[in-house]
Amino acid sequence: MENEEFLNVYRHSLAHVMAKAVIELYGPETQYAIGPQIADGFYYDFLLPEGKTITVDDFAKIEQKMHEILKRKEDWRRVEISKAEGLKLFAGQKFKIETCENLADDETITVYYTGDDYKDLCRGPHVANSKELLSTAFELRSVSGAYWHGDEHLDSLTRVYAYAFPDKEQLKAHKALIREAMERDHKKLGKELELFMFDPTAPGMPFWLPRGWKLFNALLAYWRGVHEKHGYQEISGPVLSKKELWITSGHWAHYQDGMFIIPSATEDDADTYALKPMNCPNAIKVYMNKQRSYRDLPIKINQVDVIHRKEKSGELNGLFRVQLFRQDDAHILVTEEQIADEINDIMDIATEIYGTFGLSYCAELSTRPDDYMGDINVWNKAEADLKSILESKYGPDGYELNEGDGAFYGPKIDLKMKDALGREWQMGTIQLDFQLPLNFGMKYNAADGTEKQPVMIHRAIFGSFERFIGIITENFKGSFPFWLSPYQVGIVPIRTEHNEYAKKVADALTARGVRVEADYTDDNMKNKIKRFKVFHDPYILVLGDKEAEAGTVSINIRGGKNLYGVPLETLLAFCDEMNAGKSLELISEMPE
RNA sequence: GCUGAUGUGGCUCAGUCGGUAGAGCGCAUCCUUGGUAAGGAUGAGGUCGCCGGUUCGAUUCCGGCCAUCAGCUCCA
Repeated sequence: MENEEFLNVYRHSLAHVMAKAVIELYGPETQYAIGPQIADGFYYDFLLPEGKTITVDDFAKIEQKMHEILKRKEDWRRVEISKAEGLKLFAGQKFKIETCENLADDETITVYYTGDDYKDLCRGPHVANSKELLSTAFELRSVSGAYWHGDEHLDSLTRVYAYAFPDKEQLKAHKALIREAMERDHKKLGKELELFMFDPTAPGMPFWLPRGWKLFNALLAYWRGVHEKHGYQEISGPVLSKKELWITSGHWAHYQDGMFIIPSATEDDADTYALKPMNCPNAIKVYMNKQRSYRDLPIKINQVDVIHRKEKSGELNGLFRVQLFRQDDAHILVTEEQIADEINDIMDIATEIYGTFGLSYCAELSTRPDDYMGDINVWNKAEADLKSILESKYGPDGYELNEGDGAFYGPKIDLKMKDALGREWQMGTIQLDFQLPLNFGMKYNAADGTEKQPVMIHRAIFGSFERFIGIITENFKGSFPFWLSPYQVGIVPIRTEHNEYAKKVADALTARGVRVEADYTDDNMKNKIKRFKVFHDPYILVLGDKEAEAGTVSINIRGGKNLYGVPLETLLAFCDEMNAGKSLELISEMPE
């Protein structure tokens, strides 16, 4: 496996070469931290000498230096030393020293030399001589900030990323792949398809344009249908609540930085309000609106109100990370005994919904952290339930386990998906919560006549409508399934004298609940077709003399194929079938 | 918040080594009345992200801010 070897050895070796190049260019005071190989190359983190920076303008210089180093054809030498020797050898290199110090006293350290002057703390393996790297292709990609150990309280380092491949062709192919991914970036498609926009007066708060809002509503209607079937009840509540509520919920103490706060206009601090960053308190208030019996549980409350979360600058990203959004949220109140059944039902909903879109995802379980709250027996039971559900659904190795990564108030399952650039985003989440019911004093009357506290399950399947629409836009490359398309049918009358027939067809479709747009202008036919194609309309009907006479339509199907002389009734049947079946593919054949 | 980059007509971009700007698409008007992704002609449209500084003069140089993008951290 030449490629496998390249990934493990060559990329990592090139990272050392880059570190060596940067040190030669920026001076021996340069502190080098770590430089692993990654999916398409490698990076290295540096703390540059005071006042020095690396910008894109320096890339050529660094690449040139790397090529120069490779041409020296130096030998790479692996040596094993003791921790004490390591501390001496890397004197002045704080990150290497820190790494050494964290090792046990009797541990053997491996060091790789590239030539006589560059050494790095590293397990290897590496190439034996730099000449092995001469045929490879690499290119510096970007520079960014990164924290030592990923901790924002520690040193802020300069991270230099590079692509690296076995040869020029593979590097070129990879860059073409990246360009292709950029083509289906939802931010680009969102603009082209007129789905949404942003304005600097409301950063990170999407404006849904007419076409995008049609799609949004189609998605919402689907979501409502599924939840109706599973016994959910939809509510809506205030987006603005008094500080008092957020103190009770714990948000004031733990989530204040994430909230938009409206200070009191008077001296009275009780008049301080905050926009809701989450829906849970609304659901709790509704639950507590009347007495609840164990016979009522589980109570499943879903809601899609707008929520606002204040993000740190630099964290916003199209629809993936916004400050105003709608979660496809639900809060389920259950008895401890009902947890397993309810989680199973939620997983079924997730399977059904993701299946409708043909999306692949990965599940992660996060378990009890050290600073957990509540009864350990309840935790243990809940975690065991979650594990067995995940195992039966995905197999023992079919999900990821993040030991100790759960919230202090309960364990959770996250469902993640990838965007066009391969970045992972959390979509669905299922969180058990033993804390909020306590904070608010939620109760139900149990069968034995005592009052008991319900367990709350927070869950979302899309995650947020905004993020989910971003993901599916990239997944479908802007060509949404028929049932979801902003407009499902575009109508092109060939000449204005065909407008009358076109209107008849449009009315028939509209009456069947199909979203139709028609171009009745006297522009020429090709232009009209083009305009609808730019919007990726699934079906474009071309209507002229032949169609008007026969009462048929000609369908230009997205993707290129045409169907001529289709009876209007057949078209209506196609539309019904695709809407009802939520088909991913367009019907493109006449029935037998 | 951190590192780097970007911001020029509605859109995609060029350009000015400092003398207030161009193209294509789109739009408007007219001609063309068309059979499946761009018919032709003419025209309108920009205080070159915002605020300061340097300069006789700044869209261009410098600084600050805002927004956006790639990454880090965080997150739905």
